[in-house]
Amino acid sequence: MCSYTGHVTTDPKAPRPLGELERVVMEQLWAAEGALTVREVHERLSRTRDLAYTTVMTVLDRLAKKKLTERERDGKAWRYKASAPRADLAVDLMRDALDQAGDRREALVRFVGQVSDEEAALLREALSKLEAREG
Amino acid sequence: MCSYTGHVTTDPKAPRPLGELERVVMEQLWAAEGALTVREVHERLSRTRDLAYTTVMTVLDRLAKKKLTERERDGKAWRYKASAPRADLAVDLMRDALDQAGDRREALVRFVGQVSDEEAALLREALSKLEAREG
DNA sequence: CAGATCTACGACGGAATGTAGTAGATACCG
DNA sequence: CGGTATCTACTACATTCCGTCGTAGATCTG
Repeated sequence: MCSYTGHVTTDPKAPRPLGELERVVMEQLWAAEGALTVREVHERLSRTRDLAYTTVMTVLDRLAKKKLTERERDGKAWRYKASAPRADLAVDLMRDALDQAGDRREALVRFVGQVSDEEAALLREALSKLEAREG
Repeated sequence: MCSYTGHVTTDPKAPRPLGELERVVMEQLWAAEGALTVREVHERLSRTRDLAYTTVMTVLDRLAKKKLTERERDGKAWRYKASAPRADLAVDLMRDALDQAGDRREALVRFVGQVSDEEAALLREALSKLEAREG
């Protein structure tokens, strides 16, 4: 029992959740088959929002700097794709959140406690698979 | 199979994670027995950081505005306490994160997949309790 | 060459955060 | 009683993040 007061100083690099626009942009990428050009993303977003072409470009660029997207040349244009599946992003955030709970057990219990029945079932399922795989 | 592309437009009120200073302040409150005065929090933080008294006051005040702390009078001073257990905050963030995963199943599976053995055990435990209680 | 396309960069405004100073009320000491 | 300490309430300022664009310049294409 060390009396150290914690100070586990959570990861300073905790990935903040995406901004609103960043999120809808990522959603386009996740929903797309392959990598998209700025223009393509812009077009798709135009169905619901009225954004300048450069706005989309800026966002895509910032996302790339944050390593959330990757881009490859296609002629003079760039093609962007999400660098990780949508679920992975979510999981990262979940982990960070969990890491901030002083007491993991407590947090997990509460988490499970407020999850829907269906989600609980999914969790059980996932856990059994895990057990099967890892013994 | 509905082809609805999602657009579940995540809760606009998604509680952003706490800032660095806000977090250490909350940690003091969570670690404390009862409610603390600004001075008390300031003193405790002084062991590791050199902050102005008013800085701590400001943070505590902002946290109160965000409903993360509650305060009650004690003479001319205020006493602050966390309005929710630390684990609850973490769980809220976990939920928000999960809500952003397009596919909950997928996210939960991956989450479980990257959780430590101990955490997996805790999850199983929590799930059985749940099962026992809810049938 | 003129127009359409793209990218690179820089900008601006608003919100959140870290950080602190000042003013004013009050309370306690000698 | 007057000075000093203690608190709160407000205001302020720098940074960083994000939403949003505009402009300049390179390129491609007819």
